[in-house]
Amino acid sequence: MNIEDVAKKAGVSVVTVSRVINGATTVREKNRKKVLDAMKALNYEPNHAARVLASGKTNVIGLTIGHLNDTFLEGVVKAIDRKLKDYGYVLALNVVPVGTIDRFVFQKERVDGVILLCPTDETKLVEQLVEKDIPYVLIDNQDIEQKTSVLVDNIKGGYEATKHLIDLGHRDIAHIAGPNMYLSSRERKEGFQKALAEVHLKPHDIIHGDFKMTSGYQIVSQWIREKRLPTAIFAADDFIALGAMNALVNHGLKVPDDVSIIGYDDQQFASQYVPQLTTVKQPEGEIGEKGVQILMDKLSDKSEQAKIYRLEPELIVRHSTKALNK
Amino acid sequence: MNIEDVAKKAGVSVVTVSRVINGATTVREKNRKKVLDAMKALNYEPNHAARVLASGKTNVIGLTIGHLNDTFLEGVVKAIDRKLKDYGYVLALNVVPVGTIDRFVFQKERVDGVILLCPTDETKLVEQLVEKDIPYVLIDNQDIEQKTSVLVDNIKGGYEATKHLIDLGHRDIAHIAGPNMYLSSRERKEGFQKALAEVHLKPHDIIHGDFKMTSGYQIVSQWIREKRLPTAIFAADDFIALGAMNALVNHGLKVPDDVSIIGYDDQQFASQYVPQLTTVKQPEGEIGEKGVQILMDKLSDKSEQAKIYRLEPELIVRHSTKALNK
DNA sequence: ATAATAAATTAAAGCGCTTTAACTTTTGGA
DNA sequence: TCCAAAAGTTAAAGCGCTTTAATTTATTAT
Repeated sequence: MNIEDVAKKAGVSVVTVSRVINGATTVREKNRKKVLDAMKALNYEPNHAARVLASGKTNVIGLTIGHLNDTFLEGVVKAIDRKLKDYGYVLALNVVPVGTIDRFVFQKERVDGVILLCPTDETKLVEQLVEKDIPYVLIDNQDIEQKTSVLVDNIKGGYEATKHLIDLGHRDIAHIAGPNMYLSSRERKEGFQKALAEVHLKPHDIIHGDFKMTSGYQIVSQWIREKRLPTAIFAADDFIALGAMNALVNHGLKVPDDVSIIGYDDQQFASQYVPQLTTVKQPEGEIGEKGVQILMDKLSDKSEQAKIYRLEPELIVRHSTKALNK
Repeated sequence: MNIEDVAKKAGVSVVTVSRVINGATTVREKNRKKVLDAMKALNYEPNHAARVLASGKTNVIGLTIGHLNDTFLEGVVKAIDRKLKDYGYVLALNVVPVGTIDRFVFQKERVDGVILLCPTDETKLVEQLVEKDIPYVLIDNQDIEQKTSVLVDNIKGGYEATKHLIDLGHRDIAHIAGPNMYLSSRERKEGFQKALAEVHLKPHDIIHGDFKMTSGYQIVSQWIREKRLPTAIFAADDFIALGAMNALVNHGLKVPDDVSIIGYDDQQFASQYVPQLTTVKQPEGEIGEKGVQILMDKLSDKSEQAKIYRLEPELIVRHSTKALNK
């Protein structure tokens, strides 16, 4: 069953049917209704491949992510999907873990544009997109030069987190950073240092972990062993923070009574663990929406200049931080 | 640039080019090489939409999932992607959270088949697939009648978990179950009951949580408050187990010394939390591969009968369970 | 009422590929 | 060497839609 059958049934030409499918305004209301009725009666759906071939448009946007195991990513993806719907687009997710670039499948006839949601190692993907002349946007990405991307101000996030601890009276504050290869790690650390420098404080320590529970656990355990525990810790993400809390409580220490802890990302468990974790939340909804909006702008005006958008994170104070006992 | 340009450059006909693209065997090696060279020289990629339109095949398989925040799902998705590659297919992920069926986008011209990886509420999706005559496979799904699906034997998982606790000498064992709407919840509970019944033990308690940390925390806290803590707990998933451990340690109790805990799913944190969580691991790789294989069979032989495949979970003993102190 | 303009509709071409059927070349057995 | 069968190649049609340009119908100004 095809567009011709619909035209026949509605008593109009094929082109008129195409017009109403594509929302053209030059169709008499009477005919539009006839077509709509015929489509419904025949349970007709336009052939996607044929439309793409004829029009050169797919109405789908590709989204590449590196993994599927993160509340933050999930929030962004859902926001993108929602926003895309408003624009009449459909989302196609493509999972490309680091090192599996061969699974990157987007071509012009598959997608009209691509959103890259990989915090690292995206260079090859971008190269492919440029070569294929597919419009794209980078989200949360490290390599920001010359590219259109939306970022969250991690410096500010690190700064706010640290400032929160300082405001609570802490003077002996440590940072468990993420891997240096991530821009976000470097920036959060920078924010940490900036906040301390402002009040002429020296960091208790800055150690690099790897965004996993175990590094938080090990580092804190070592501090305990060496009897040089800080009074407050800013962890580069919630997983590290969870590991840190786990270590403290296993050594008979209390959070936040003995040590205050603050994380980053507001993972799902952050609000469910006891004590609930104070953290820095990235505006997932805004990130996704802004990404879509930028891409849509690019699609409608190819001359659009490359731009960087920075969004602001938000400090969420819960129960893992408290004023220093003097 | 199109297939004709390639043909011209290679000095053969368009059809010959098409033949080598599609791996036909009836092309002289000399010509095949000429075509391949021309394709490379022109940096040519066949137009996907045109191929789909002409052949009626997409070489893409759709995968619908409900959320993106789960180690188990991630494992299955990756396995599917890998296996699909062997068959020359490409994966398109479609996120359809419960209640957003309007985001379900698969049509015949987009995918050759669909894998449904939603543990619940899939009826409407299946209806659509049947109506559109798109081959599909259900994974880990509750409504198993008449459908082709791959399931993991949750009864056995529940049984093994409970048996492990019994073997360790525990007699006072509780179960924190998942919501009854999930088949997996019901089956894990059934396995729990079966293991106890076998040795003529009565469950200490069976309470329904909701697959979240908080329910584990609350239920265990209540048991403590009521001074009727079991010596061992089988939690229907790792999140519940984590909440339970969190509650115990916050009340000054030790895992596994005071209470043994076993979870389900082997989430990422299970091996990172201290104590490391004893759990039941589902064979993510096998699940994904079996799902793909079944779908491929369906694609090559439409007459294929509907079948249910059951895979076996695996008990992973770590440090959150130990022999009962007499 | 009529010409000029605007609105709505149509016929026909074409998007880039695969497939069928017809044709040509190669191979091997007598 | 010749002929039949096998192997390889080609021309032409068509997949289902959109788009352009041409045509018809409706609307407005005179």
